[in-house]
Amino acid sequence: MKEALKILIAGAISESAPDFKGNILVEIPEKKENGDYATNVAFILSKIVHRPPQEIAENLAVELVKQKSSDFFKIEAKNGFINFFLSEEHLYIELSEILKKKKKYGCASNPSSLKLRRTNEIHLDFISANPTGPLTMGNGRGGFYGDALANILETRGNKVFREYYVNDRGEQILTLGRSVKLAQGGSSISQTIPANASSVSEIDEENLYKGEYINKLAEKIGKKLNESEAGQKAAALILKTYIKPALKKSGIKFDAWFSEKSLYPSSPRLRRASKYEEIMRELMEKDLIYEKDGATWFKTTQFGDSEDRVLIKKTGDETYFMSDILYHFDKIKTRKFSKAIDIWGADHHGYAPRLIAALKALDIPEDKLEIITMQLVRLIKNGKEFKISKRAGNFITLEELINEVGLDAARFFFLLYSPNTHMDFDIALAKERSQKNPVYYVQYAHARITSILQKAHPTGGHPKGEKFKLLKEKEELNLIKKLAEFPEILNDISKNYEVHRLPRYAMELAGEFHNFYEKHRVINEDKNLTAARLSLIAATKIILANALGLLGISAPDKM
RNA sequence: GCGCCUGUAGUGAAACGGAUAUCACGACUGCCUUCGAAGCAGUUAAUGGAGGUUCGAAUCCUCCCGGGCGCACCA
Repeated sequence: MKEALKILIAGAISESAPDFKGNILVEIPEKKENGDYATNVAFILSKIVHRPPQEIAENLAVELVKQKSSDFFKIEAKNGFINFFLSEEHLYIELSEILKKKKKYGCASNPSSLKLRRTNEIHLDFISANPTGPLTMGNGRGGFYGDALANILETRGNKVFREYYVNDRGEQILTLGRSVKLAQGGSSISQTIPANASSVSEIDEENLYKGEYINKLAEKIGKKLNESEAGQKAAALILKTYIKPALKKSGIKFDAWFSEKSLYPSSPRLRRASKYEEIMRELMEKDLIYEKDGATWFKTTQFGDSEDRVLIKKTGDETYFMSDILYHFDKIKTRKFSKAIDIWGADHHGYAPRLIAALKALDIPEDKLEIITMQLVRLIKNGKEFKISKRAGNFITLEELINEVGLDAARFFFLLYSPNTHMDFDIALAKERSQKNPVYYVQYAHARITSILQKAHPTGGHPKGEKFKLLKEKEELNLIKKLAEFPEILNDISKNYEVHRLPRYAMELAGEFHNFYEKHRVINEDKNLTAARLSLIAATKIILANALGLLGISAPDKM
């Protein structure tokens, strides 16, 4: 509706101010007396045509009324705004659409041809936590967000490829191996440090991974392996026995697991064929690479980064930055995704400029990569901050979180807040309050509807050919309006990634339903009215279940 | 020091530059002989501070005060 309205307004404007090119803003006013939709174009136009906003609004309103759209019963100019009031006719059409399309309501039609699908394929990289320990509840926040965002993007006709990037090489895998060796005892730490260890911190026990899981891994891993081998083995085990099961339990789905190691083929022949050489050659040709202190540097400052970055360390090993260039090149150029969306923890945000710089250097258009940063979840215990650190073994795992508060409550809780929100999380408080989690409010509405539908028609189904015109009450119309907002919410989220608007919408919808329920009986003496109201709540049930489903939350029939 | 994020009722949070700042929890009043009271109706209470831009600022700009994160040849 919003989009249709924008076109309608644009048409009316072109009459009076043909050179207007600005964006037309259509919003849903907070106060119902200001209409179902409103636009502020008159304020914008007033600057161009130098007339008072209210006068322009009045003229436009007259123009709009002339269009005789059956969707509105009233279009008025008020305080410079133009307010639109939806007609009941329009609402009844929406209602029957919901009942007809069911789960498909609000979904953009899927491009049917393969070619089209391909151009709409989005790559989503999320969680991608290092395989050096179990997933934490902080990883869960990003995980739930990514999962729900993918679901929502898919309703707009995009195909979303969900990938977990596994950092299975590099320094932290060595550290992991070292941690395991230490836990195994036998060889002392001093024997396992590399001969060329240059700084004290490299052998500092503080930097090793701790926690019970290290001891468990130590038992499973052969003592004969060296640090590097033990690290590799441990990472693989962590992925298999901690990360994947936790994701399964969380209902977070992935299409693929991308190994960082695979970016560096071991055989020289494969390596020659890989993009590694191609990219290095390109950068060299562009004179963007130089040697300093025995390392190979990338002139990222030429593309807006604050300093140049190392690609190959003096040890000859590639940095994580090198891997990330290869990985993003692979996603965008080799696999040709139309867009890559990365969801990062805020602790990595400082890394973004160099990656953006690198892609720019490789002539990859800026809009191909979008980085969403999730602010961190601070852990509070007994009123004090509890520093989360995998290395120190201080963390609450995703599995623990789900066991304590339940999956539905955990998902709803995290999804309710914008990625920019810094969250403090007290597990004791969360457990105590989980009973009050608004997710139950939404689920309760769903269960209540199911119960009524069952009572009316124990065998299932309900009569066709409802007389929607009988739905005249304010609460009934408000409920339909809220239902009709659903596609717009999905549309907005697919553009601005504000996933938190969906759980909030679900709460509002449940609220409109409860409101209606309190004032009007669904099952009553009037057979036709009963049928119409049953249809109304059946439609509500569809949207509630759909919204919850996109969030990865169950819609129970009983609770 | 520099960069990113952030400061809204007692608490946790919403609000694409729009109209009387919204929701939940808490506290206080009411509402179950009729479809599920995990509900409904009502009361309470808020934009860190000072300037500026704008017809209009929680939102944009400047400064000040607070909080989180980052500033590696770790990821």
